[in-house]
Amino acid sequence: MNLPLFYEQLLARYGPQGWWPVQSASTADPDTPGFDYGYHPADYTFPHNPSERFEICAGAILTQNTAWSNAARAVWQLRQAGAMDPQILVQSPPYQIAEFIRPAGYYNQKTRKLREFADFFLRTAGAAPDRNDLLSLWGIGPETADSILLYAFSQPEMVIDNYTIRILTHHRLLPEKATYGQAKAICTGELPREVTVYQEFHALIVHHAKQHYQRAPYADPLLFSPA
DNA sequence: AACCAGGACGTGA
DNA sequence: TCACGTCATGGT
Repeated sequence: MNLPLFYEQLLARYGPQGWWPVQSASTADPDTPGFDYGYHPADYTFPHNPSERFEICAGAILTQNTAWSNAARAVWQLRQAGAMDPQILVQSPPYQIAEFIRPAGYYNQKTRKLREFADFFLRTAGAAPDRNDLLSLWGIGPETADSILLYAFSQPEMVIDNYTIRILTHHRLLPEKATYGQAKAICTGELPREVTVYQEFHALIVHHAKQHYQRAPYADPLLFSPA
């Protein structure tokens, strides 16, 4: 088993994942059964405009260590309030933002993160940000920075999360206790340097992890499948 | 009813 | 560096 083959197996098994979800067309409340989160499988044209781009960035912050179902509620409430907008966010009182994003958890920290990122977004207007500039912001770590670059700005940055380390280590495609940088170097070194591949890879990893890596011992059907 | 979720930061060793 | 504690809601 190698990384490209593992990627092909995931893609064959689950199909395109349509990340990053964008709610732009959605009007229903997230509590509605069958709510459309805004995944767009096999459509790699996102984001279509600055509004969608900012929503992706905000979502990357809101989903930190948080289930997407909860982050999506926060996204929706911000949109409903007309506050999914960098200009509004920097002008609004923090307690107001905190109330909108409450369901995403860590709402005090995430309020500060959103407002500081919004300020940065306004200053850099449109251009793809430098990775180190993102990392210098309070609340933007390696994964959030790479998520923003890959999904909001279509830059070829691999996103590594806890699932990626967990799964690839289990498959012995990473050394024990690999760091973020080590994992990223290995993945970028072995997979085709294409934005669509990077986007699908991370999304597929998350989907696969949700099915088979919630709790050890892990029973991964792809681990013993015939090559 | 613990445990986890599409992390990041602050602190002390 | 590294190992912990903290931040917080909602689903299982």
